[in-house]
Amino acid sequence: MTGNTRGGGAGRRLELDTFMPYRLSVLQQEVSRLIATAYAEKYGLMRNDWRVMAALGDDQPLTANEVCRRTNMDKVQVSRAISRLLNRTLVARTQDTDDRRRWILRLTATGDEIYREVVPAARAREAELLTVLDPAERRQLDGLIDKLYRRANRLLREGG
Amino acid sequence: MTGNTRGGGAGRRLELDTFMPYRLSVLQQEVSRLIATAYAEKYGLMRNDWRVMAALGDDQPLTANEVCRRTNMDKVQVSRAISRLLNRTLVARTQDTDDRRRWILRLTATGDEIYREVVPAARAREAELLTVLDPAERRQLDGLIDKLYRRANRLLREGG
DNA sequence: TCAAAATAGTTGCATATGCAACCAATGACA
DNA sequence: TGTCATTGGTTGCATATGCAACTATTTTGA
Repeated sequence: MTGNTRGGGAGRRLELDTFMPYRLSVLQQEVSRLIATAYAEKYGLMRNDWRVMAALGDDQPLTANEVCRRTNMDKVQVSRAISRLLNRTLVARTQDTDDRRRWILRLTATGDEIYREVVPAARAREAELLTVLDPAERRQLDGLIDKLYRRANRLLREGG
Repeated sequence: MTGNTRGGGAGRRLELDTFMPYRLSVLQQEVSRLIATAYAEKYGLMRNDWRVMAALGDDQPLTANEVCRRTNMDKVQVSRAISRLLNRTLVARTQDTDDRRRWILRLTATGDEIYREVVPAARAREAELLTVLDPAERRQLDGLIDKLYRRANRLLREGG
């Protein structure tokens, strides 16, 4: 994938290779595949499962709702990931006595073990990826991601 | 989503917000949703359908295989998108007489009409998105996407 | 204090997806 | 020329997904 996004805006053709959202999507897919090598085959986790585990590993315990907020997943995705993780006893839950709609989620010992094995592997993939960027470029990347995310978010909320 | 990816690499926690692949994925999802407003509701297209149409609109005719290469989709995705598009007669195909495994794909008149309506809408969304970046930042973005894509691709090929 | 609105989480359904197996046609080459 | 490998494309199956509807509980407020 090589192209650029300059000159976009008006043409009658889309020219996928110069269409930023397309480029971003292709990049994301590739990066996501790379990271998946840290958890998918070896532990039979899907991305959403891993995300929920990551949220819990970062800060336990959490309710499903808090997991939603921290992972940017919606509640159906989270509910289903949790049910897969409960089946495999990687996560356990107890009902919140203060508000019985809520469930308090924690990694089990096994879940935590997997979390601790996957984190360094995932970070290692990230590090290998980022070796092509110098420190200034990494800062640029962070800044661009933030700016674009906020903008996209804003446009979506305005639009409907 | 605000955070950064500096300082990553070694910690025992993943800290999703500082994990570049996660940040990228969240951004991509949001951007993708934004662009989808240009084709999804109004024309009942899914992303893969739209991608195939975009490839054809950019350069007709193509075989399914060529669509794969240009869109970075795999052949199953393309095959299914095409079958949806054939059902709706947005795309037509004729068998290649030189190699009867191949099908020559073209947008129909209706398909082309939709393509011509969606392209400016999609480009307009992109433009609104990119208003938060100055020209230098846009160039940076292009460069970073290319670098990271090539790197991820390389690591994936090496790894497995 | 009770009905209506809001919130946490789950589920049904129709549809999409990934993977491997598959079919048909072509190409390679002994 | 006949067999084997390759390529273009499709399909079956099990599973994942999006959406809207749903249950159960808590909150609001007249």
